[in-house]
Amino acid sequence: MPRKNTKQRQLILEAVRSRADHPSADEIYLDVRERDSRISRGTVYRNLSILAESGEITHVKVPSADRYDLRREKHYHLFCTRCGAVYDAPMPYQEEYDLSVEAATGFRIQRHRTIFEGLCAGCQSQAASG
Amino acid sequence: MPRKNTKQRQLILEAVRSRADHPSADEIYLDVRERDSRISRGTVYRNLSILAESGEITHVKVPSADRYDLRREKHYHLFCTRCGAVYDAPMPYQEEYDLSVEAATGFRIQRHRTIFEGLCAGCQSQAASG
DNA sequence: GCGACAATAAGACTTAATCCTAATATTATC
DNA sequence: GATAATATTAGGATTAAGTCTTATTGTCGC
Repeated sequence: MPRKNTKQRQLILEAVRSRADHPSADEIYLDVRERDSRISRGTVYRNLSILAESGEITHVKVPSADRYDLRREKHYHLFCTRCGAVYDAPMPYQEEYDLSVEAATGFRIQRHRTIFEGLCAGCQSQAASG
Repeated sequence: MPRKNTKQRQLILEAVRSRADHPSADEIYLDVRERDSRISRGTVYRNLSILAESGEITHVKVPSADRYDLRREKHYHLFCTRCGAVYDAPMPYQEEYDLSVEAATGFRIQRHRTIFEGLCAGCQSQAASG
């Protein structure tokens, strides 16, 4: 199944890369809509999956709606349970875990995902006062 | 807000504890239904959240539907991307990560969640043949 | 340029999960 | 045990993320 290079996919990739935060699929859809008002939601969702699958962007699973990330290398994330913000975690990916879990379980491990949950600085002060 | 101890919540807790696998909310709902045919979905979802919040069970976020786990202590999970099965990972929870990320970011970290993704033994052989 | 077929638009559809309200059950107090 | 206060429930409507379907369009090898 040779992959065709469509304008839509290019627009979607550019939309993810032009954002430093971690947008949801729907936010990307709205961004891309401003450049091409005829693009459909299905196209955006499908292409985000394709791009994540092929490693051109990263898929982050968090509550309420999945996010996407312009970074390509495996890394961890921080999630604020109060405001829902997502940040990259300052911690290297622990490749050796995949090897040891693979050896111990019989699974063929592709990767692991780690998400730190807590309160961001802003929400800590709001939680204290409010 | 003192918590009342309802029959429904007790049934739901027992339902989770009586399963060694990692059932989804809907599977728990169906299990509990067999013992109390009048219990409602909302009640099951709400109580699973309450029990997870208070640490009596563990909440596991995986694609398509969240799962619940009778174990109380923090631990990691294995997820088969082909059949969707979930297992506990044979690896201790790395408490020190929470401390170091907290120190480095200003977040107040409550915990982290790690999910290993790959193919279980059964799906590896199926993928090879099929 | 032409043809094969990958990809799209549009919107219906699926499904996990939440929300709403009146009714009910639990707990503390008597 | 009765009573009052209120947390919780049943039932079903509702929401929202995401997927699927079909006719149509766009891409790319030739």
